[in-house]
Amino acid sequence: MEHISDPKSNLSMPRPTPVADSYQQGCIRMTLENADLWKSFHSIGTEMIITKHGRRMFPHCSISLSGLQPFANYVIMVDMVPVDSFKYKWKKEQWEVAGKAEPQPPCRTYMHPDSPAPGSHWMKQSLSFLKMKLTNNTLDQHGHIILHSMHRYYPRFHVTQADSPYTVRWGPFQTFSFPETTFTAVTAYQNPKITKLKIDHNPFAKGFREGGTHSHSKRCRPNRSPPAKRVALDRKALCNSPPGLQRMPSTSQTVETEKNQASTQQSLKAGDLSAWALEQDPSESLHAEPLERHEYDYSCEEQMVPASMAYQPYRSADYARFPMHLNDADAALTTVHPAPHPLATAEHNAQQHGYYHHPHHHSHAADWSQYPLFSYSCW
DNA sequence: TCCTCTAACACTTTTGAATCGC
DNA sequence: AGCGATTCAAAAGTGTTAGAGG
Repeated sequence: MEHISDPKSNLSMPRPTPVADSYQQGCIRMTLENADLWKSFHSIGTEMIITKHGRRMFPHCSISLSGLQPFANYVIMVDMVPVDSFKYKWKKEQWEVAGKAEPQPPCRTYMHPDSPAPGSHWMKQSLSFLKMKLTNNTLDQHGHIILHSMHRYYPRFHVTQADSPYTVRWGPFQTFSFPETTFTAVTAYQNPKITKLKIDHNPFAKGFREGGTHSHSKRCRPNRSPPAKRVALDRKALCNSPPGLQRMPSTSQTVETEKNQASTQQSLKAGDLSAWALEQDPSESLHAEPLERHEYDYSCEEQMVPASMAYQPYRSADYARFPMHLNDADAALTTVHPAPHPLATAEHNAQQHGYYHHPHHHSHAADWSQYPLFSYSCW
């Protein structure tokens, strides 16, 4: 994909596309909701706060789906994929490469709380991943998505037919991503333009916008002992948040989901399932985009795991070698993956099958092509 | 010295239990 | 008794920034 310079920002931008928030693959179409908001942030260089205890995204991921089989059950998941192999720093009002990326933290997948649910449910209304949280705590016990600060990521959405999260790994799945959702993980906002945009759009930030507390010099900080309220909050958080589980609606489906949680959370080291090996030149494109479409080699049959026969009638595009859409009108990336083998290890797959590398890309330092898909499933 | 991260802060929004009325 | 609507306190979440630490 060509990159162009945006005179209004310090970023190298992908060429704007007329249709950037929707993509149809096979019969399944995924559309990014609040795409305009995402684009607003993207034009500046989206930053997402990550904290030790987990922080929600803003804008949050919200999508809509169509083309699903109404009566087939689906599991919808999202994970975060490194954009490139670099660490960044904010210097003189722009992002600069600050070296090689840190080793990838444990990969976690956030499963939509409604999963599994029939296609009719998913198509009824848009899906919000509002409650998904990002953390920089590699020892996190709450199931939040673990990211490195000052690294770039983008969310990847997975749609798979499955009657329970436990059977996800056996079925085919389709993957979608959206160019405008790329972001830099930070522990504190770097670009003031992002701060202003967030305050303008995020209702929770009103306390700072309208409460007159922007005059921080007035703040009294005599000591740093936690106030009683905060202590109570922390205590409750400890009591109410069992590791790996967040509160869920009390439906029979989610009860089933909960039962399967433990096994799903077992680390599954699948081989390379990521389909985007990127050619990155940090000196040229500081706002590195994973959005360049490449052709992926799906001929690696060892990676494929037969879906349960029960799901066969509903399969629409599984295991297909999809021609990638190379015209700029298709901004959303989407791939069809074979399911990861439940017993496979990254090492095994690396040796046996190689990675889905772009033909022109051989020795990418990030090596995030090893990024597993379903190591964790958490909500 | 520079850079990154953490925690405390004041405020708003969301959540959910309790209550009420039909 | 059951259900939906309303109320309200508690919980959750927000960006900023001083200070700690590497």
